Amino acid sequence: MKLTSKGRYAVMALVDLARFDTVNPVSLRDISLRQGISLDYLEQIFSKLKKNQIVKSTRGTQGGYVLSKKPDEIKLTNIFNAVDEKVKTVQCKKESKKGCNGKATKCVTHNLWDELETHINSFFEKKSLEDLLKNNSERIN
Amino acid sequence: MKLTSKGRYAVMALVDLARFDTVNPVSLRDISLRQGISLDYLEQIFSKLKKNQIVKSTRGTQGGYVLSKKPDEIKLTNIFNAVDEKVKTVQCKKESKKGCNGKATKCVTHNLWDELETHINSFFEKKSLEDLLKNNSERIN
DNA sequence: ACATACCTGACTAAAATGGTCAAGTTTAGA
DNA sequence: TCTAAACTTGACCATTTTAGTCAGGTATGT
Repeated sequence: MKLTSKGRYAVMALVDLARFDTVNPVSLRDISLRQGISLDYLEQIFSKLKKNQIVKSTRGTQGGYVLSKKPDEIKLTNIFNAVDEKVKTVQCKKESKKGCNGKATKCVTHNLWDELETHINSFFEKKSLEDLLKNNSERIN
Repeated sequence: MKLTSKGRYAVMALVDLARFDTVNPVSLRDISLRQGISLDYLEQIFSKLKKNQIVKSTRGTQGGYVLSKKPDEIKLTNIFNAVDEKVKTVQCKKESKKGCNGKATKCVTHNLWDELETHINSFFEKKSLEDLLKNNSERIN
């Protein structure tokens, strides 16, 4: 299972973006400075966020990024999927048409991971950017 | 967050163990053959399971491992903790007594990860080995 | 005594992570 | 029109983690 800082950075950056300015584009340089995330790394992340229609970009001077939906329409699942943070548990080695590990049946843990995945995903599907904004409205960074 | 095959192997091996013989010790060699897990790797895993009082060992010929508790008393949390599969989300860099990333306040995602961690742990705390045994009673491996 | 099975620790190849670096293209504004 | 700010793309890389292997033990039932 993966759930690393790329996903965390993505969330941090989007919260920053949403809070800082809802109308004018916000530059990655500003986000980089405020959140302490490498600019180059942010660019990779936002490239993916853009492909997944989570943000829109404006080029040129005074350019930057804006959310492409309202914060309550952006679920955390969307964000994690966008940056390839697949909430996927370890897979059994799939051997052709057989079960796990080349055996005839599914391995004993197969259903377990499926269940867990569903469980975690449901958590992320309920949470939106909006929720995080409310939760942190008193903070500066 | 970590949740990799070491934890999965531990669960597979324990289910195998529990189902195969509840009285006599089961050798790692047998588990290794039945589950297709490297013997050397199993030994590492069982060493940790033993330290955490999840299994008991008997040495010598006809030796092996037995569960040290009843299957319904062994929760998945116990297993994952034992093999160092800490269900821990990515941490913010902790700077001395300050907040995350050297700032004065907690970062916006801080609470989120805490919440997620609790959510996942509660899933694993509810699930016991017994549950897995029941779920897979019709299977062979 | 000897085979079986547990026990321990060092080691390692491959993959993932968390970035950096370089070389653009686009566009607002002077 | 020129230029700097800002987005865009893709290659590259050091470090860490993962998923083991290998080599040597030690203990014990028969």
